[in-house]
Amino acid sequence: MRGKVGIAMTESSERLYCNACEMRLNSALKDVDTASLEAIDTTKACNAFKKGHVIFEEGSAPKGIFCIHDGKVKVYKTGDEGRDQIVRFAKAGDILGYRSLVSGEPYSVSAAALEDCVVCFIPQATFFEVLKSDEHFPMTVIRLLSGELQRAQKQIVNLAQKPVRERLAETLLILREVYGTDDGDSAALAVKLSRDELASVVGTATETLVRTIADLKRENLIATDKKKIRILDLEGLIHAGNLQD
Amino acid sequence: MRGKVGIAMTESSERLYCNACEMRLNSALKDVDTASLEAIDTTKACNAFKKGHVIFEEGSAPKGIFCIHDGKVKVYKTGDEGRDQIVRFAKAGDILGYRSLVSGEPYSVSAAALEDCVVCFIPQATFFEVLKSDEHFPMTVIRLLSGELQRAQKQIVNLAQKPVRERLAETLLILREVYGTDDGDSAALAVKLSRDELASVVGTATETLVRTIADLKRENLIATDKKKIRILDLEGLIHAGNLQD
DNA sequence: AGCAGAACGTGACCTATATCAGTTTTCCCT
DNA sequence: AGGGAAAACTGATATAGGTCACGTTCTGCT
Repeated sequence: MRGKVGIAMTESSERLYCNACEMRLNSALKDVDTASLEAIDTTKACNAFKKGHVIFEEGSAPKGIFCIHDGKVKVYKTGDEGRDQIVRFAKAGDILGYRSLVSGEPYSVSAAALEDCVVCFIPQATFFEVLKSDEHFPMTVIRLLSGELQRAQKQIVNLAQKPVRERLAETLLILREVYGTDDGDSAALAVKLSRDELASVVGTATETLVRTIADLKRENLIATDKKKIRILDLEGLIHAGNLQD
Repeated sequence: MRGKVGIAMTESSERLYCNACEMRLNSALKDVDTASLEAIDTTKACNAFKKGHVIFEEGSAPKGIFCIHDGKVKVYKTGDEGRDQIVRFAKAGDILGYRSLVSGEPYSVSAAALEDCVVCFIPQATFFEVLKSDEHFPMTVIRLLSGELQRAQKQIVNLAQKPVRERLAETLLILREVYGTDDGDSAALAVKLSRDELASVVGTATETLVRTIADLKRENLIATDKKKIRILDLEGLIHAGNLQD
């Protein structure tokens, strides 16, 4: 909704080869056969996106899938009153936009760069070709969707039943899980989100989010410096999130 | 959580043949090839479940998938304090439990009969066999998951951003969409849910749900008689749900 | 049919969170 | 570096919806 829409693409089409791509090893394209990999390499396009720029937008027609080569991405849905709700975080190796492609409908979510990114675009035709020719790829897609669905359903229960404080604690732990921590400071989350963005993950008003962060700081569970968040007491945060399992 | 757990299976193993099954035509197994259909027929088991009985339960290990032959089923997740959250409604022709099967994890949701049901059980081995041998089945599964994910993400936004009144209005419209209306009374929803169940779809307390239903009745948008709900003013209900699209 | 337990409904109250308004801090941009 | 806009924070207040308590109406049994 906000964000710099429009000329989303930026800079050069750098030449990246999937074969040589270190990212591919822990990605959805890990097990793809050589023929498919070649098909992808010859048809794909790699683009750089500046922080804040929209990669694709809810309501528009999908033309292919996106594979994140580098950088962090938020996937979000815009509600009726224009408020965004972040539904997923993606990182290097993740693929985006395949859900809408397989259903043949307009994107039901948007994606935007949380920091400067390099994202490869694989056209629709190639995607479906690989889906048909590669033995393992359909199952990979099934597993990806399955994982996302499970997480979404858990989030539904959290939103319906847990208070903001618990949802925030869990969100911080998830961010740590997904994006990890800084080199040299294992307490510091590697993502930097605005309070607005954090609020739209947790599903609350920005003011409430700010206050709840202040609470966690007061209890010495976390510390913040600008957008940097450090987890001081992991156990305590797990407890604050009611996550003893 | 409640519900009559335990001896879930009931009555006979009626003999049903997929080939002859009218339900199959609008089901996930519509396009499955004859060989696969035969594999299913020879390995499946059909069971009757009484209203309220649990078909499978969150946390237990999946052994196969379930195909609803007849009846209505709720799929729900139990929160930390034991409150259920309904995440999906299923009906004849729908398959259940495949998500956990493909991820190889325990069920992340439970399923229970909303009315007397007949449900066929297709063992794991057969499911994976069909997934491998049938040309179209993997894509069917991808589409099913994709649809569920899309609905789940929409629900996330609704829970985070919409008030109870709007969520209830939308829920009633969805129930109408999914289960249709009574023969001979096109205003009357064909499902009957308890107030508790309705509350755990909408994601609110039972008392709030009851009051909000009373509001909609007062405005002549709906009428109720016990568990029967009649939609008196479709347009009005769409409006109450903020769903003009 | 009649009874017990469950489901439903309603009132009174409370609290978590939203909203509004204003100040301070941070982030950019030239 | 400095000025303007956006983001972050804080306080005051409003309110949707949760909780508790209770009466009433169903429903399923024996």
